[in-house]
Amino acid sequence: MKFATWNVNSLTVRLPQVLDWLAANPVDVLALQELKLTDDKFPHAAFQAAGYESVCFGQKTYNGVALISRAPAQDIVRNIPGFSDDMARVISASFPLATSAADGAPSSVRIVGAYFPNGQEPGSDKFEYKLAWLQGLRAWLRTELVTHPKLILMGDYNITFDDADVWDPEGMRDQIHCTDEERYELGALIALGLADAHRLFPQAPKSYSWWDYRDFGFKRNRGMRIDHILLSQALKPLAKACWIDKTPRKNERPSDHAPVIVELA
DNA sequence: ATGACGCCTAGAAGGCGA
Repeated sequence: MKFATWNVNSLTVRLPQVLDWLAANPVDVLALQELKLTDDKFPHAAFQAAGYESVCFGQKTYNGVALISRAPAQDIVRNIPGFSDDMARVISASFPLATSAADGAPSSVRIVGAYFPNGQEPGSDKFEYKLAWLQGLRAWLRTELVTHPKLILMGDYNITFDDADVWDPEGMRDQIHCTDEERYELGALIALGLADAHRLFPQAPKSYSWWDYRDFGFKRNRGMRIDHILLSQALKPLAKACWIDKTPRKNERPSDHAPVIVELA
């Protein structure tokens, strides 16, 4: 089975590219971020015609997330229960897992698709909101992992793990996406028993998931790895591969992010 | 670097992203 995440930076603009990508990469679940459209504008029919179900949590202008899937989503939850938020950043649902349990009983996987706050600048109000949001996410996930031991948290985290995720570590030191406070929170998610799928496997050096539109960022590979797929303990043994697909970043009018894919046995 | 690009709401130019 394959699961993927992609910040599309406007689904209105990127829909043809998403459909093309799904045709070439038939994943079981694709989490989308930064739809930048309201629920009434979501192109359910276009995904249906391509053979995919879809559930969304939209918002005008900013944010907005969705789960595109072969099987229908079950037990859909929007945003973080227990954390009050005006923004549409999280959508969760359960999907059938092909790998059955030891007793042969049907099993499911819990998918949490998330668009983490950007934070703008350390010390700003938006940065404080980002830290509060991260704490809210962690408090909720702690119990969510008990209810759903087979869980994937994937999306645009807007946080790098360490210098290996940054094209210019010195220039980005203590800058947004690279501060100790953000990395502490990311580490705290790992401490819940989640594993970074990317680093379970050998990866090319300077593997990034985002490149600035400006100054030929992609061509010069001046990027950061800020889109992540985290696997719960119960799923980690099933992981077979994880990769970043840079192909759509080469399109005309691309998203600034590339999709990340994990394959499970 | 008050920059570079792209998308959004606007109905011009500014907010925001990362």
